[in-house]
Amino acid sequence: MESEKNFLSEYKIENYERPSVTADIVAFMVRNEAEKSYRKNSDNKLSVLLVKRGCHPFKNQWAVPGGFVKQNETIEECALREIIEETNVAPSALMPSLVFSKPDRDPRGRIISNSFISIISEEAVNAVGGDDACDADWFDISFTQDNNFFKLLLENSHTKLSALLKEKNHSFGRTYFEIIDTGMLAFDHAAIIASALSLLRIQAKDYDVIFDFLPEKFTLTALQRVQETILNVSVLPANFRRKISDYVIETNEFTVGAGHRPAKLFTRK
Amino acid sequence: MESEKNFLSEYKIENYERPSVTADIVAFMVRNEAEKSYRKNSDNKLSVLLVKRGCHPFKNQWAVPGGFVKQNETIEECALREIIEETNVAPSALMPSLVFSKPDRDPRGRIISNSFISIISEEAVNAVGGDDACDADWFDISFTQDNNFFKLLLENSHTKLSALLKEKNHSFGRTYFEIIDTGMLAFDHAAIIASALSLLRIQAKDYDVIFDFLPEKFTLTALQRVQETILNVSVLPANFRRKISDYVIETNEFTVGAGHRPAKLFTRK
DNA sequence: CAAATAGTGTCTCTAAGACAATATCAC
DNA sequence: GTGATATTGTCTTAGAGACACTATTTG
Repeated sequence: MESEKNFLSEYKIENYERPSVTADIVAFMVRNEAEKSYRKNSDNKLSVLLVKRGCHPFKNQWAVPGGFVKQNETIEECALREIIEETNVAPSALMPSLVFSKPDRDPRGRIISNSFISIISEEAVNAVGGDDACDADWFDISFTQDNNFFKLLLENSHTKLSALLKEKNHSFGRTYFEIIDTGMLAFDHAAIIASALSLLRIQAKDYDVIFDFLPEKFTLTALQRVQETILNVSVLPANFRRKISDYVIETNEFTVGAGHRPAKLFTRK
Repeated sequence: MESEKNFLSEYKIENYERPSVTADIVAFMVRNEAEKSYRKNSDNKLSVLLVKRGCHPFKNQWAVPGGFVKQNETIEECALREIIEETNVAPSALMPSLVFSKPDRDPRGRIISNSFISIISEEAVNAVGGDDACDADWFDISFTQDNNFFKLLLENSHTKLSALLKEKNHSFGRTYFEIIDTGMLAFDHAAIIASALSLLRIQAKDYDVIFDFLPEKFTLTALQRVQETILNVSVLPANFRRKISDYVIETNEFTVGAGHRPAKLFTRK
C-alpha cells in the first residue's frame, strides 16, 4: 500500500486543469459633497473606485481594481495587497462578496474572480492625496431598481457610465445579477459592483459596516448620514440616536467652529 | 497600437501561476430520530454528509464531498455536479459559503476551496436509499460554543469525530474559524463545516432556508422543529405560527393517523 | 436675534414573548 | 376518557416611528 509520502512526491499538480484566479475589489467610500451654503451640513455621496485599464483586454475601459492571486498568498491577502497598491491606504474593512466563474467571463481564458468589498474612509483617502496618474478615480454611485431591472450609474466629473442589470435570482438574502448592458465597464464588473453594493446595503442595515467609513472619532449625525447615503433612505435623528446608542461610546470631545451647536464625538464600542 | 484581437491571440494563460480550484459542499439534512414512544413526535437532528477518502492525502479520513472545477463549468455547476454524484439527489438549495485559500491547506499544492452549503430534504434522501458503498454517511452535528472556542462534534452509529476551533475573527455577521484540533477530519474541513454551519444558522433565523429541509407540503410543527433543530433553541408554537404565517399558504390537506389531532399541511409562499 | 444643527422627551402603534384555553385524533 | 399534538386568543412588554421641544453655537 502506497504511503502518503510517496503519493505526494509523485503528485504533479500541473497535470490537472487549472484556472487562473483573481481577487477583484469593490472599494467604497462615502464622501462629502462640496458645501453648498453657509453653515449647512454637506450632502454625502457613496462612491466606488474604478481604474482605467491600460492594457488589453478592455483597454481604456473602466474596471474595479484587482489582480492575480500569487502562489504564496491567500485571496484575502491578494485583495488587501491590490487595494493598497491602488490607493496607498489600508482599507478599514475588507469582506468577501461573491465568486464569479463563468468560463467565458474573460476573453483571455478561464479566470475566476473572487470579489471583495473594501471600505475606505474619506479622511484616509484625502491624507494620501489623489494619485496624479489619473488612471484611477472615484465614481459616485446611483443604483436604482425598476421591477426586476437595476440601473447602475457611475459618475465623476469627466465620465458617466450607465449599466443595466436584471435580477437573475434572489436567494438567502443575496441578489444575483445578470448583465443586460455593461455600460462600458470591463468584463462582468457591472455585476460585481451591483452584487457588492447589494451586500453592502444588507450589512449597513445592522449598524456594523457604517463605522468603517468614518475616522475613529465621529459625530452621530455623520454616522447617520453614512447609513442614509448607503441605504438611500432617511430616518429621524431621535430614532437613529436611540438605536445607535448600543454601539457607541461617547468621548469628552466636541466639534468646533461649525456655526451651530457643537456635536459630541463618539467612538465605536 | 496593438489590437485586442492580436493581444488575445498572443496571450498564453499557462505562462502564469495558476492554483487548482475545488468546490466543496457541506450538505445538511434535518432528520427524524427513531420514534421513542407511542404517539410522541420524534426528535430531530441536524446532520451533515461526509465521505471517507479512498485515496491520498488524508486517506481513510472523513471529508466533505467536493472536487476540482472543470474548465467549462462555473463553481456553482461544479458544486451541484459533485453533490448529485455523491447523493443521487438534487439539493433543494445551494448557497456559496466562504473561500478557503491558505497556500498550505492541501499537501498536494496550491488548491483553493470554494465552499458551499447544500440542503437536502430527508424525504429525497430516503427516496434514493443509502449508497451501499458505505464510504459516504450522514453524521449528526453538535456545535457548541465556550467563550472563543467552538466544539464541533460529528457522530454516526460507527464513528465519532470531535474537532476544536477558535474564533479568529467576527466581522460583518460572519464568524471566521481557526482550527485547534482537526478531530481527524481531512484538510481544513473542520473550519469549512463550522463556517457553513454558522452561516446556515444566520439564514435559518429569517425563515428562508428552513423550507428547503422539508418536502413541498409540510406541517407548521415540522417547520418549527427544523428551525429549532438548526438554531438549537425552542420557541412557543403560538408565536412561531404567528410569525411564519406571512411565509406560508395553507392547503386543504391534513396529516392522517398520527394518534392525535391531524395537522394542516402548508406550502411555501 | 436668526439660522442652523445637536440633542431629549414622550406618545402611539406594532411586533415579540408568555401563557391560557380549546380542538381533534387513536386507542 | 386519556394522552398526545394542533390551533387560537389575549395579556404584557419592548422596540420602532413620529413629532414636539429644548440647547448651543457663529455672525
